[in-house]
Amino acid sequence: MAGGTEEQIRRAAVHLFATRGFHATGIRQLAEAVGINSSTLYHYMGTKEDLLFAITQDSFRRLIDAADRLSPDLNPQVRLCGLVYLHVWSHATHPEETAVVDNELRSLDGDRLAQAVELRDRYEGLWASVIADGCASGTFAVQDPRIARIALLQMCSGVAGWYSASGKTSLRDLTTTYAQMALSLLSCGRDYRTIERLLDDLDLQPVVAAAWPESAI
Amino acid sequence: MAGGTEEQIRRAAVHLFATRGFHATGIRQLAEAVGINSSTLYHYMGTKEDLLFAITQDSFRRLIDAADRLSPDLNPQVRLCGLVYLHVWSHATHPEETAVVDNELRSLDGDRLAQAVELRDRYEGLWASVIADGCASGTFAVQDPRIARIALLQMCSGVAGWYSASGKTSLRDLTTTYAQMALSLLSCGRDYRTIERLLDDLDLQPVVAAAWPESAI
DNA sequence: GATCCTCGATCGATCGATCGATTGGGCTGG
DNA sequence: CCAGCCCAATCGATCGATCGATCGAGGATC
Repeated sequence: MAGGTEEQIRRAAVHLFATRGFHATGIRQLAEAVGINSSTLYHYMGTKEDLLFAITQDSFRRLIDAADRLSPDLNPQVRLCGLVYLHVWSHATHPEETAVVDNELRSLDGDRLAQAVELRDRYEGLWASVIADGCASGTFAVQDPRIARIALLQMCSGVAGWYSASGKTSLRDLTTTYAQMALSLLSCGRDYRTIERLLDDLDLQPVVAAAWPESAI
Repeated sequence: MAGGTEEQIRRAAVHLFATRGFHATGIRQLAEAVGINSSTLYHYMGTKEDLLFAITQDSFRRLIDAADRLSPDLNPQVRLCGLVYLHVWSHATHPEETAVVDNELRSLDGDRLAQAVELRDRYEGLWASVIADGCASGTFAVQDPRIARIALLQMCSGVAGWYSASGKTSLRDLTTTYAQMALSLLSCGRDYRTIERLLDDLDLQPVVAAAWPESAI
């Protein structure tokens, strides 16, 4: 349960960056959260910004790895549900990490910001192609595919800000509800039970377990 | 065009808080943006946090004032389109101000955070009642009204982060597109032209002009 | 002369980061 | 077995820089 010091620092940083913000988090505050001297921090890490960069890179890569595992043979409707599932699942189970990625990218300097943006663009490209495929095949119908993509991603990312696993909504209900809303937004409404079955058949648990191994308890 | 010094400070603060973040914005940086000494700032304002608080309060009040002007006699479908219009319009025309409100509330201390949260809750309550009315009358059909409300607000707020008036999407197209997506998400899909006409008939320009007088050029 | 406005100087506090000193467990050569 | 050594790990002290904020000394305007 304890984990190495390096991992403790990482966890504390994710928590503090997510709740207070990167610039509002002091190096001493971080050290105190871990229970070590602020000097000792630098034995395990580089600069504070190195830490932020590592967090964002890891988070992005895991999400992209998971999304890349979705078979391109599936029809757009199913692929979109898969993307929504993975996005919502990751934001619900790792709310602080994803919040840091979504809100603190601007604290990175030029080079690293560019690297992060490149990963983000790659990820959003997966969404764009699914939506484009669906529009081409007549499964989806939207006024502007680009705006629809932005709206969908924004709405799914919001999960990190409010969802609590201790609430009355289960992770299964959450992901299904968002998948249903996403399809509806694309003028491709489906019955709730239908989507529930669709996601069951997709069976993304292996994908999730591969991309977030520490969550497979 | 110039405006008083106080207003220049306000504008510069909105810009810096939105782009760099509240904690990443220094008092000297703010003064430099205005073209005055950092000491002179304090002749026009209180603390840096006073400034942030004033910005958030003003922004919230204007949005609530506008939303309150929507007649409660209208049916849920029209009222929802009105809420979407005002929300998207304000986020598209005042992206920095709304971004500060959406992202920097956590930088307020206890008392002021509570006041801001109270206003936010009041505003979101307007959305909640419209959605509830629509669900009760059968106009809307969603699995979870609360989640739908959160998703809609999140998706509409995202406009502040990407929309550019110089792009190919007009403000009119933008608001109509979002209203259509919102209705679709609520299983109440309508034709694009229908929503366009609906918003034209609503004619929210007077509402907008009353809540954001400086935009009425 | 009184009021408004501005600025340089400066306050104490805190920032991120580095330094040298110390500790202690583990490895090596004999 | 043990003396000698190494090195990861930790900490107190401190670096220069910057933070938000204050003060009093001047102009400027009426």
